[in-house]
Amino acid sequence: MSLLEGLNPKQKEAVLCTEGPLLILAGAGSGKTRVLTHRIAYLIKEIGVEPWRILAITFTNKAANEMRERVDKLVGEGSEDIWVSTFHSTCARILRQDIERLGYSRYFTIYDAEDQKTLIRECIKELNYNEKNYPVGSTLGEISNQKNELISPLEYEKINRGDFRKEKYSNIYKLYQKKLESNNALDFDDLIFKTVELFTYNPDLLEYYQNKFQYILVDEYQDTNTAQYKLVNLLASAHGNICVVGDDDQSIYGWRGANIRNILDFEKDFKNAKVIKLEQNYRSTKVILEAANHVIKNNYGRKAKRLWTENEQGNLIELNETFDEHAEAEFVAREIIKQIEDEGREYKDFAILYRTNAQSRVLEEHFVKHNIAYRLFGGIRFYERKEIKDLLAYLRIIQNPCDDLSLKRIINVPRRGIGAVTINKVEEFAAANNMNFYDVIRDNETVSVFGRAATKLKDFADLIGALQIQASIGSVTELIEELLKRTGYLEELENENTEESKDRIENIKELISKAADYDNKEGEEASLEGFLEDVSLVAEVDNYNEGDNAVVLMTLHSAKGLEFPFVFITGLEEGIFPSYMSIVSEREDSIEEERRLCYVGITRAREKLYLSYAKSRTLRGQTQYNRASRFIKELPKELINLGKANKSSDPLAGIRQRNRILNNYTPYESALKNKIPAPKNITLDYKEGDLVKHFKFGVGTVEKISHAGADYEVTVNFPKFGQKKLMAGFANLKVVD
DNA sequence: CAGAGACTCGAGGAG
DNA sequence: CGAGTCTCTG
Repeated sequence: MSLLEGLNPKQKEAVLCTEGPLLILAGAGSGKTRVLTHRIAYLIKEIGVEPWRILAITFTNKAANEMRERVDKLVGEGSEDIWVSTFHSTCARILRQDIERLGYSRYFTIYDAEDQKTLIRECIKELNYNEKNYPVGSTLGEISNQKNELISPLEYEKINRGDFRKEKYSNIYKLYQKKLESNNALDFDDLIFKTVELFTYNPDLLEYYQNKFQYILVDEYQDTNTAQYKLVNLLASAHGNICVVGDDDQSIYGWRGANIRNILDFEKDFKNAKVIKLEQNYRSTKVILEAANHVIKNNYGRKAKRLWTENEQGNLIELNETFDEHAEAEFVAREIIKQIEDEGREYKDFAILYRTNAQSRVLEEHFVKHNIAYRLFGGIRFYERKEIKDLLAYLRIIQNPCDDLSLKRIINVPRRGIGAVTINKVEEFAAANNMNFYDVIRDNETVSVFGRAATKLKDFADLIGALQIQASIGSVTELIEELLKRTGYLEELENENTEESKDRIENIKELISKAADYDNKEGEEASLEGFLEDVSLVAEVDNYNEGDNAVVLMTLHSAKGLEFPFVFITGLEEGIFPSYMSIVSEREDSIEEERRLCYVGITRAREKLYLSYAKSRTLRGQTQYNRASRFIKELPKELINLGKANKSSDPLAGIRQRNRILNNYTPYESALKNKIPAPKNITLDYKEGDLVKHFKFGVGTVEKISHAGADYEVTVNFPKFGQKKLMAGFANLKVVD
């Protein structure tokens, strides 16, 4: 039987166990995609399951596409009927069908993070709250957390009555949701939430999908949040044929609501669940795997497992301490060049991983200097660029005229002499008459209220009207070309004739070519809403192409699921990785999540792993001196080879480095003590006994102030978090009077 | 209404 | 240090 050929016994077992609940604990590099695809093929070819009865859910489009491709090869005809897609696109597809039952139209817009922030800013203003007290970012986080937990605005209000701050959040949440509805828009979290809601209020629909999907597979189960968990449970509860694949050690999305309990408690949730562990790794050398195992064993509450491999021993892990982040980047660049020149390697064999996107800049600089071909992921996504968002806003308003947010974005882009004053007047009028912006300006009678501005507004409404007609008769590509012509958007950029405007024009061309790809791919099925949906739901890494011969630069988070012969993990410093936020976090699990992230990073490497940290690092114009990351100290020294990175600025560095790394295994008394701010004149405006406020811990009493180098160590007692030792230069304590 | 220049303030990861 | 916001002037 060819479908089982080349699988190890555990993998075979996972393919053959088709009925009932199954948890596959798949360690890094243990061939889980292979198991999943063969399992799907086995269901169809051997068990005789109809392809359209299978639902396979992943987190990224890249994973979905890869699975789709491999299944197509194994199954052949009929495989296109299998639903292989991400959580978000699965939900979007279901909602396009039946969301009218929830009072939205099927032409709804999907808002991204930037749109969400704009909308929340509007809400805060409208409620007359101070953005300083309710920062957009944390407000959005609070709302997103509620949605991930399936808590509606009304429930949130009920739960938090009497909590001053949360009552404010509650009002924002309510208004925000109201605005989304009136704009006929959903945010990312709504895609899942609304689908669950749809099923909850419409048992007939739920039953339909329960019957349809007799076999459900979920990838990366450790990253599911409560809403996603609920969705899967609703669909699977009737027949119980649910197969989830995951690795609790790779759970790195707790901050966006992922609940690690979903995988840890699977056996409790589904009675008679079978568990299969895939522990043989086919990816990495023994050294790399050993290092990964050593780091992760410092976490508590894991499912017992230990990865092993038959691969060769391999190179030692190379550890480098550098003077600063420039020396680190320079070292990485030179090492890549050396490997290419001496060992015949290619650019695409290398990946540079870091904790935060801000770290990529210096690396880029040095790569440019050395002419190294690289591909940067993260930072500003293609679809987040200003000119692209502008054009998408046009497309959105054409598709969904209720979308006030998009309309306001482009009503004066390019400039049509419609300013803030006019926009405010129209908005007030619209609110008073319970209308959408576009309704007001497209109607001759209502628009005439606005006197001199009326003509301009009406012209704009007519423009949108004309483009709507174009949308109904032509392809998406033609629509974009027509809109560029009619609005004069491209012309304006051409007249500017700067480096920047040339860049923007290039991006617009790129968008047109993406639209053309979409039109070709979908053929008769192509539609504006389909294109906008695709665009909203692509992730940056989805565009990663193994064939491109370029060094890859990305965050550790983005690297999950990928592998490279050579991996550099940079910025291994206390306060960077693990991050400052995780060190001071009140969440018990947050350092453990950083450690899992480290584990993910290490296990991306096939042949050789480089770790590096800089003694000093300049961030936001301030230089900090951080100690080497605790994760480095968790590695066995016999696996480590000290590198010869540039330490020209300090001739004794070699000796110090050796002493420091090999002998300094003492655990940290307090993580915060590791941070020694740059020498600067610090004056404290508080003294012992004063009340001070910390951004995270709130108000507390200063108990002790002592010198610590150029800084002060301040001991503060916080009612909620207990006693904390903080560095004054870093903690930004404010006096409360 | 639009554009230039001053000013403030921020600590992370992403579909 | 740099993005994003605010203020002032033509």
